[in-house]
Amino acid sequence: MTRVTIRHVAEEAGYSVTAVSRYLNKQISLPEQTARRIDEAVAKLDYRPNALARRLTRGKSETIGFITSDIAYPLFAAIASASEAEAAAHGYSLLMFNSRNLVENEISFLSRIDDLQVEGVLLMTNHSDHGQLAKKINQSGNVVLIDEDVPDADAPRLFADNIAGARIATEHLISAGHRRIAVIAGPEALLSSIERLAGFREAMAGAGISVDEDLILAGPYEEITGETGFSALIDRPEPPTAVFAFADMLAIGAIKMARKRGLKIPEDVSLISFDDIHHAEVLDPPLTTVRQSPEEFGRRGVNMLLDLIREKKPQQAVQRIGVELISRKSVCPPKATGGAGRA
Amino acid sequence: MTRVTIRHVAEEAGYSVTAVSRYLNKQISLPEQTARRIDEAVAKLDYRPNALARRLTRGKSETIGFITSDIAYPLFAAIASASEAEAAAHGYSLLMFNSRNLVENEISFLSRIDDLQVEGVLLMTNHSDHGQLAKKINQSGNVVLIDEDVPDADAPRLFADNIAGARIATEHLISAGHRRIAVIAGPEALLSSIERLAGFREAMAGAGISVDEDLILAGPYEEITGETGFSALIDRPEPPTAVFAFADMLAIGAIKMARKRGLKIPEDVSLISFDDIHHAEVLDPPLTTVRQSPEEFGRRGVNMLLDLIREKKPQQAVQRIGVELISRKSVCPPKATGGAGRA
DNA sequence: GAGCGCTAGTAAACCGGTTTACTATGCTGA
DNA sequence: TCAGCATAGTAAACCGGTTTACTAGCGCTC
Repeated sequence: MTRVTIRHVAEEAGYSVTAVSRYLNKQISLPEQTARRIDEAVAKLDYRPNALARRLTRGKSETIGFITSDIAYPLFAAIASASEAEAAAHGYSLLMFNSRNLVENEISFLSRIDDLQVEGVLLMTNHSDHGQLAKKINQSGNVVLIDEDVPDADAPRLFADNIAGARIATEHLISAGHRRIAVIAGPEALLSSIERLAGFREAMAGAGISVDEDLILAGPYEEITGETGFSALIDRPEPPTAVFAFADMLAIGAIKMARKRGLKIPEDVSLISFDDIHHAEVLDPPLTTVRQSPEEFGRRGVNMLLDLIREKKPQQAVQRIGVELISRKSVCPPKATGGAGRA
Repeated sequence: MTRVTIRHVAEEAGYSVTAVSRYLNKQISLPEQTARRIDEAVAKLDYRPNALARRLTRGKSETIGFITSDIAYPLFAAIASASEAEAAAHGYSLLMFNSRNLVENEISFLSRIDDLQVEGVLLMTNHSDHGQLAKKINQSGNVVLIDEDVPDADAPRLFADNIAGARIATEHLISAGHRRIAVIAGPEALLSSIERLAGFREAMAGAGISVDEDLILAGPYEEITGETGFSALIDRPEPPTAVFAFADMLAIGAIKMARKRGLKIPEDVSLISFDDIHHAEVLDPPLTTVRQSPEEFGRRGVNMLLDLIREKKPQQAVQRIGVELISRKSVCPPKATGGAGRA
């Protein structure tokens, strides 16, 4: 059974290929009888245009790429879901790619813009760049940066309002009575980490509390960073009464370590973080965290990319997504003794 | 800046398009000098073959489709991640599609096999089919069914060993001393639900315990089913001492409801489930659950599909993935009183 | 009765590759 | 000396659509 092509349809209907093509693409209006004959031929032969051929002639793949370090990470999965929905609403498909957090993988995937496999890419990087990634983005074009920045890249950006989010989180801890507040940050060169740290400092300064630099730790956005970071903080001569983790993944690591060391959250140490991944609510304890909406990341990100693809018009360079404190049970006033005991 | 095509390369190198194409595809071996001239032309012009054109001539898109109800669901996100990795290792990309659990969406996505957008599809359906989906699968071909069945579909299948898994889970509860064991099942017509129920009954029968049919509830695999189901069970005149939820999502709903009703898990009611999604460990309580490996689903599923695409050889019809009990803290012996109190 | 515009189409080029079938040349062994 | 066979390529068809540019025929107007 060989494939049915537009030529078969044309023959069956008794018209030219051109007529069939243009009619099916609604670029021509034909008398009723002709239209019916074509429709009938299409139905009879069960004709489906070859998407590959159409893409070639149109020069468009109607596909956008979606790069994360790993889609299994809950925040990214949620953004992917929202992005796919929005893309589908515009007739686009989403091609998924996991970079395993390696620049070379990101760069190699971006080449799919060059060979027209995808019309553009939503890029969520998760590490710092030494210029190669930015260079590749600039030469390929049609990239929207989501969640994290790539310095020097000439691309529209969509970030959370990290400064405000961190400020709110910090103020929440302060208003619960905390003064010795520790931070488990993400990678030092990453925008989210830099901005959240700035928000943290702002809030501390605003409350007239001096920041103890020894209580600021940083590392990759992985559970293990939360585990080791939390452990190190607790082992300090003067441990913090509260910890601000810059991502739920870090908070989860902290929770695991607290459990291992026999510490109770929030009774012994309060914990607040950033993201509000699905299930943050059913963790032990239910996590107080700053929500950044994955739906909005997906929806707005896709629209920014589609604008870029279609109109080539310069976008507003940076857009921000609002954040919101979700208060649950991982924060309470500090113990009277003023610090967590050692386990 | 117009695109560089193979014709430009041919001209620059001073050879025919045929020579360049065949050389670049390693279908011909050329003298060193010729090869160098072509390589230099490619490098000089920064030539990248148009993927769309290559796909058209080859008739292959080197893309496979991945359909779930929603990739934001942790198990699916994990399978997607593993699938993408395996597909990439074979030079394939993954096109993501969320069906929102609607047959018509699944069917419409499957048409992308017909128009050659994708070479095949990994389908994780999550509802029963009244024949239309099976029909579509049979006419499109190149579909591998993962996790759930579509009866009458002529496709290779990859399922968890649901019966064994449910048996292990049930035996675990029984050996902890439970006799009144309730079930919160998935949709009644779904394979996973049917088989897990069978495994449950097997284990109960094996221990000589009669099953109280009133303690078996069913509903969609969503948190809300877990919530309402758990609530209904607790309100029984003789409530169960343990609940077996057929998915972690259901267990999470149960946990939420238990919390709402002031019941402690496992002290008041033990809870066991199926999946072992990421973070099951940091839930409150850490969930005892039957693990079905998402990595294996992804890896084996992709390979089954690739075999199907490439060799058209009949696959072994059904393959099973091993399961494993992950014992954490949501199960303990029943209270001496013999049942959960009402809240 | 020439010119214009509209309807209902069509032929052929094109998108950018791949592939089939073929040629010209030189070398080897009988 | 010449058949036979590599070697080193090439022209042209093809994949299956889309698009450009064009025509034939008709009615209307001036």
